[in-house]
Amino acid sequence: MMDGYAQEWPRLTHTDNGLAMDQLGGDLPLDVGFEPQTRARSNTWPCPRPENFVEPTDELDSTKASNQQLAPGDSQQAIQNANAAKKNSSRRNAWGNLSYADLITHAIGSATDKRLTLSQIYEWMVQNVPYFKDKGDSNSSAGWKNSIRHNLSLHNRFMRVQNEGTGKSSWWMLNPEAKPGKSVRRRAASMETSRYEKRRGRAKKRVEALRQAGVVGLNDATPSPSSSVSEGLDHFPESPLHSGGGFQLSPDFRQRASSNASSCGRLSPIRAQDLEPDWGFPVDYQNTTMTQAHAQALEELTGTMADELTLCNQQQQGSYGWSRFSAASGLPSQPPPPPYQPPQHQQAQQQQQQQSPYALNGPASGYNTLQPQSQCLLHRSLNCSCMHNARDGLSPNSVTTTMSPAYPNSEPSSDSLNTYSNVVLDGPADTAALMVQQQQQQQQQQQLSASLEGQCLEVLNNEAQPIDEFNLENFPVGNLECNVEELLQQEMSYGGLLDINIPLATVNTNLVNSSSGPLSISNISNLSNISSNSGSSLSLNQLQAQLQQQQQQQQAQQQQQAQQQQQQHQQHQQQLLLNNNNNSSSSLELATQTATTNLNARVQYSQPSVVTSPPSWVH
DNA sequence: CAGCCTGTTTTTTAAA
DNA sequence: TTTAAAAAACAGGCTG
Repeated sequence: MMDGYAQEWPRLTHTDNGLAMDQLGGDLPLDVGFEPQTRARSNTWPCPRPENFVEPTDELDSTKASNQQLAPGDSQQAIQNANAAKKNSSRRNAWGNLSYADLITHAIGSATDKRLTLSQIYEWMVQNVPYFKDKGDSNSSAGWKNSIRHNLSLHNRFMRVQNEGTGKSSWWMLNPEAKPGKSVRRRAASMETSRYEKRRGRAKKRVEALRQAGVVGLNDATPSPSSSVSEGLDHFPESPLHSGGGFQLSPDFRQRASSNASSCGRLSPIRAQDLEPDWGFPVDYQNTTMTQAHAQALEELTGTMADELTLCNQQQQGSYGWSRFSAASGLPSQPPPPPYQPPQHQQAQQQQQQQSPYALNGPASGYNTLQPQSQCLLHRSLNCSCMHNARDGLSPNSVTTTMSPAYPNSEPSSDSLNTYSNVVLDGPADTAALMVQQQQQQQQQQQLSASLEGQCLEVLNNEAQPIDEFNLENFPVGNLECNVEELLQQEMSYGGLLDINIPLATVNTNLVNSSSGPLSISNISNLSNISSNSGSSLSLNQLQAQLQQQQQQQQAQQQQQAQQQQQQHQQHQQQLLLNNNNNSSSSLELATQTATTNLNARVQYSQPSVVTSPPSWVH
């Protein structure tokens, strides 16, 4: 209830960077002619634009404009922004020209972790948006907080990520696959989804009833908050345990999940072992170097392949982690986000905060941070209190190297799509064959990976089957990525029989050091630690040795292959030079550059690619 | 168990 | 017609 909803225009105050405030406050002078406005409850925003309003000439949406406006840059940029602000002399909302969604975008973008909880978003609003500064109390905040929540749920550009800690609210992150421009609404567009929701709800209730009645067969003797049967099934909608055979939801529709952290939100994609630098710039949906043609080609490609990328990807995924671009949208995706830093850590960070393109209100923002040197494995924070450094048995969900395969119907994992981006983005015409070849290879590898996972599950589900029956001959080790850790955790949780506690340090070490891909052999070997499968340790050791041997062979082959490809490519370049003497040097240079990049993208799959320069608007 | 928080969805309203 | 703000209903989980 918004108390009659008489809204006031905020009286702008001067801040350190002034400009940001001016921008947030819109384009009006700081104090002249800025009388508080009252509006009737029925008078909803946005406000009418004044007569002298000049429509921006570019076609970019408000997000870019917001980013540019909000980024505190050098004085020249500031003047330009100020001029632009004068031109666009409108205040579409009481706090400025930004929509709620834009504000949320900036809030999340300003977090070093690129993720915030709902309460942290609230906090950011109060701290950084003058309009909300005096509206943080429970009485006056209900309305806009409701709108914040509404926007988070509504817009595709935001995605909810399950918080690692139980009882905590979800993380909200920017969806790198969100299409720029259009803000797709997530609504149940068809009756099927509604029916599905109802059936799902009924099924869940029935399961709960059965559980309480002690029905044999569900194996839920030790239910955990995060592994209820119904939710567990939701994690693997393709699982044969689903009797219904898979409901297909609209890709844009997100299930009406239970609201808390124990709900079936997506798992955190943040990788503990990713130690890539914090680029210090946010997602900018428009400032991408990819051309429209590239984006279109990319989208076509991913459209045909996305469905196949459910279980595993090839090596790039493990080594790139969050790659630089989103294949689906052509957007630069986020590097693995560093942790959210609560305000108490601000003191050592204020200087850097002022550099933040998202610092709407000068140093008030507490969500930028230095990259610590000794960090929590999970949160990469010096002061992280989660004790993940010391713990061996970290929850697998919190350190999974890939997104769970559980959400094919929700937003796809960026990883699964990004695999191709490094090749395709720069892909000239002569890379088509390579793309096809890679596609075929990937399909094969996926089949193999799926097969291995299937065998894993089969063995684990059937205690009578000896582990020696793994058909290892068929598996080129270096090409496999099997998230055994999560897989086992999920699978075991169904039965509630096992409590796997895989040492995190071992897992991380193997994931990082495995130069031929993230297949965590030690994960398999760690199965020997599982008490209930104690008899299988010997064969697992043999298995490990065998795998390692194959892995080494694979590495040697790959190196050879890479060298050959490089030689061929150089020859090709020379040929191009000879054949295109009449062409302009610039286009040739471009083609060479792209081809080189293309080649490197294929060859250096085990090394994280480095973006050498941030987008042009980053200062 | 009430109250609060979180999350989803729908409806209303008005500007563009 | 589209878009966004505002409001509200509703549900599930957590906490005192």
